[in-house]
Amino acid sequence: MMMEMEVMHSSQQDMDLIDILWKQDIDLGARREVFDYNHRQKEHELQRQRELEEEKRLHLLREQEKALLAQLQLDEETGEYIPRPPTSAPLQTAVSPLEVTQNVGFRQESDEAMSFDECLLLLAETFPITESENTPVCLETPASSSISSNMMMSPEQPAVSPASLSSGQLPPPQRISPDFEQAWMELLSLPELQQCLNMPMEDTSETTTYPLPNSPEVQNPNFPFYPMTSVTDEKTNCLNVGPVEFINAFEGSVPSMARSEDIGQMKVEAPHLNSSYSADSFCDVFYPNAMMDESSAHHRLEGNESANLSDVPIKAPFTPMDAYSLSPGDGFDRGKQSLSEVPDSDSGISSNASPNASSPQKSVYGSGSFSYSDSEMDEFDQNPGSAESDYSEMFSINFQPDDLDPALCLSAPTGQPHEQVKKPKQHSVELAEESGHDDAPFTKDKQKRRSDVRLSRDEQRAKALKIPFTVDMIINLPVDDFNEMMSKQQLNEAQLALVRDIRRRGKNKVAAQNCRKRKMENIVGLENDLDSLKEEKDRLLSEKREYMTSLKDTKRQLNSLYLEVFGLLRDEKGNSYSPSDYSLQQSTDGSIFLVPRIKKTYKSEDVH
DNA sequence: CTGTATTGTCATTAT
DNA sequence: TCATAATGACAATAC
Repeated sequence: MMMEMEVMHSSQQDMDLIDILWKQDIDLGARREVFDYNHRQKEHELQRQRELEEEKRLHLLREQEKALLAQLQLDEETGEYIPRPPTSAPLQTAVSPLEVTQNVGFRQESDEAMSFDECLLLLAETFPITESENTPVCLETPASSSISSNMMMSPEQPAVSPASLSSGQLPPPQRISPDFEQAWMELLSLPELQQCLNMPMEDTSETTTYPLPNSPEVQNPNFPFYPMTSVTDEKTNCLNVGPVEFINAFEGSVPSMARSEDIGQMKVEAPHLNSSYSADSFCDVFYPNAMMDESSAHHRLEGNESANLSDVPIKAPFTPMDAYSLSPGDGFDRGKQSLSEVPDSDSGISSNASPNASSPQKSVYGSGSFSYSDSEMDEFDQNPGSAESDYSEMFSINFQPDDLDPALCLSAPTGQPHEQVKKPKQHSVELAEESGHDDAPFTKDKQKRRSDVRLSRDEQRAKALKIPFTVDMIINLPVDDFNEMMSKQQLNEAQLALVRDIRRRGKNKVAAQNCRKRKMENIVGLENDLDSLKEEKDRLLSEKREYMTSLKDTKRQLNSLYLEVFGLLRDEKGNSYSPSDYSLQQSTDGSIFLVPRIKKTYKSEDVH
């Protein structure tokens, strides 16, 4: 493996890059590009090169492994390769029945190196382009026998997380499904793999700081990976963030994979990606205690839309602080939707993260004792243009592979106030975001994410100022309840200001949405009115034409009758009157008179 | 790259 | 007068 490592990585620089990427992968669950495309272009290029090399090498290895295929038994029913009893007994015991996806070309083997290669191959195939950088690092590390086996083990295997295995069936080859995610989780959870991952990073400062989410290290409060400040937040963040993000990362990775045409054979089944399933189940499995934390709670709440959440019981009390992650947007949106909005329209829940969303307006909060919050505000407000950069700052560890800053990771555990508060907050945001798009169709991921992030801004602010209410509560509570709630907590000026702003913004957002909806409805109504009026106009014009025609005919008839009557009149001498000299006029009482015309003056008038 | 649509926010006005 | 709703305007972002 070392040889391969050398081959793989020509320069230390590459090594470093890969290490960073790999670490990020660990954090992100191999879903990096989702967070930042632009910033990682360079890395992607390198990754692609590495990946290509890796692919070639892996294919060669695969060919070699075919020789070992004989050691495996093909189960006709399942289509799985099952290692022959003698060879892989230890592995099986450790993990569960060993199963290898045929198409992937993995087989169960006793040979550690080979199995690990298979693992790498799986990684490479799973994340063809962008994700591949992880594999090189992994290869370099000493092979761990169990890793590959875990990779290949069937999703059903009860060993690690039965709950997450609900789907049960082994996905068709080349298909990505929750099972696959499960396999990933399990794979990453293996101590061997962790060891493998950590091995490349000899620098303890960096290496130690990146334990796998489900690794025992996560339990360690001091675990640098998740910067924690306050003692209260520490636990929740540590526990929750890891798994959820991890899960989210998986979910995110799938869409990306689906997009890549290179992976034509890979098919993603959206239903399987149901957030509730993967996230919750994972949380339950790996962090039963963490469910109470905000991220979990948030996820759960958000997932209500998806319907599966109900399956997962809440195992811990839900405190107001925990509810932070309830993205204001979610609850908010839900409420709004209940009022009148279309479910996905969202309100706010749309997706793309626009960290900067906030307008430059600087609120009162943040000043004075809350310098921290202030800085945070600045962070939000001063980087309006660069959503990416904001995100990177906010999620430098977990979400900004490129920006990964070891120093941050190290410092975080130390408990610097700023770092501590920020990170958790961001985590919650990200979680909210992730959970938000879990249920949504892939097409709406971006939108939803953006909205989530936006909504989370207030959430983050609230958290920064340690406001003990959920944004949802702040916004949607009736005035009386709101005041009561506020009265029960002693908040300082900045906090009060922030709460008011949050409430104002939240309500205004709904109002704006309603206003726009109303406006659109008005436009539609006016258009309809216009159409109906046009029809009315046409109808009236037609009617007018008919009346005019009728009138004309009547006049003609009257003129004929007049002339006929006039022609019958005779004077004393029996001579007829000239119409030009006389006219017939009717008085008001109905009597008719023959009136002589005044020459040339009224002639025309009288006749007609 | 430009234009458009969407969305959140703020300021102002109306209720 | 205060809280809230309504709405015009602006900015950020995605497409």
